[in-house]
Amino acid sequence: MSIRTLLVDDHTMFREALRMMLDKEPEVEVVGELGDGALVQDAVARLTPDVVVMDISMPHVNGIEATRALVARFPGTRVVALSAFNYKKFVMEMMEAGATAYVVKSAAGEQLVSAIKSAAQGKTYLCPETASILLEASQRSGNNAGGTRDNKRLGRRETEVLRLLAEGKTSPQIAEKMHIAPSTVDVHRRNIMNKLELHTVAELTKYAIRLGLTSM
Amino acid sequence: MSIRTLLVDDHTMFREALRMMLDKEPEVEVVGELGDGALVQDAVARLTPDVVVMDISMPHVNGIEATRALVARFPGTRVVALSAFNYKKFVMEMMEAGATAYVVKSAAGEQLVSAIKSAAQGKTYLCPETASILLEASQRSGNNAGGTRDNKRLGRRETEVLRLLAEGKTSPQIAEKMHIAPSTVDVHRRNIMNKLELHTVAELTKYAIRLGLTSM
DNA sequence: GTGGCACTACCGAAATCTAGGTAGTCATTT
DNA sequence: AAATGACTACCTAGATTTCGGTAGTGCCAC
Repeated sequence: MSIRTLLVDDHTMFREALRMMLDKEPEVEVVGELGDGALVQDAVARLTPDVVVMDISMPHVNGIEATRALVARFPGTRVVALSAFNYKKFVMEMMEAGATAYVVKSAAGEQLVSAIKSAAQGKTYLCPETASILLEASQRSGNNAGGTRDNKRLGRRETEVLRLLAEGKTSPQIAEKMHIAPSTVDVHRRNIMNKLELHTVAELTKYAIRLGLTSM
Repeated sequence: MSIRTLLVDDHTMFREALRMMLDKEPEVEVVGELGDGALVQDAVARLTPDVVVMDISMPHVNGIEATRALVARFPGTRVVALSAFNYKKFVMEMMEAGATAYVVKSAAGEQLVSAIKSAAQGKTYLCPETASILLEASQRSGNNAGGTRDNKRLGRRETEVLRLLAEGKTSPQIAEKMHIAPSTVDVHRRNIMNKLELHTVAELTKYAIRLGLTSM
């Protein structure tokens, strides 16, 4: 029996091409496509897929939050995270959110098929590139065995500040837009930097982009 | 007779999936794939494609520079620009560099096929999303008919400063790394901002990312 | 109902950034 | 030979950012 699969990615061309690739796999049946994380819940309720292939970077609702909400409501549905970025932080966050597999887009298409098959059986799967990143990272941190990441989630207002920051706004501009004091914006900035362990606007901008918070 | 096509994109999975999609088109024949802009010249000399489908964001050599060099050496080869981003600046630079068509990845796969066919005949093609961005932009600028963009290219050192900036380095750190005075770094920063008409680190970071200057 | 957490806000200090100026060297182009 | 442009470097000045502290409010959970 074939694995019912739902594709979620905001790049239509990629999604369509991926579907054609997966259609050649007899064990995989693509039951639907989505271009936005906000609609995943409804689609899963309607289509009852076994596996959801989820891009991380998406407008409106990013793949991490979409996965967290999805797994909470449909624990039997497995999520394969698909990302352009091979970053430890993303892998950690996505797996913590409830994903079963992680594959980067620079990997071969075959990797995705393997990931879908593994995930359908509830088995964790990491593509080789991702596995080696995690290995390197854990070797570097060395002594820091066990829980490495604080990985605190950002609050609602913090997320908004981060988004505006990545849009190129200054603190005063953000304060005006959010109707709060500039000093408050600065506190948010500081808390964001501490939580994410990123200390420059450039790095925060990249983080926001990877998450799809800003459209570039 | 089919259109000999070369695919250049650093996301292997996307490239493979795209190839399967294009293989279904009888008029298109994919004669090769590349994951890096640096190797395009050799590949074109060897494979003599009619059309090169080129991603803009790539490591090592970005799509704009690769296109410029390619068209200068092989004027008969048409380039279809394929980008995740629907930005006026990118469209302008890519067309100025010698591309014949521009398609965004969020468009339908069909758009790419149309673009390849048009480009093979030397006809310019813009996907609807891109066309409407250009239209909006020209309507907004209005009176500024003719040449809108200064669009000065960045120098060698300026590009390096931009790259390090997007990596999250501060001016003193950049100065040390480049073995120049911090004041010089500041001049470079200022010139970059003036040339690109971008005035915050966040925007510069995005620009650098779109160009593939930094790997995120 | 107390503790934790997000959100709000202000003070202060040091570092950095943005923006303006001038100016010399070097290579390429005209 | 002169001009252009890239690269180098310093000066000033004001704005912004980073990082430290304190502190009140409201909400949710234990």
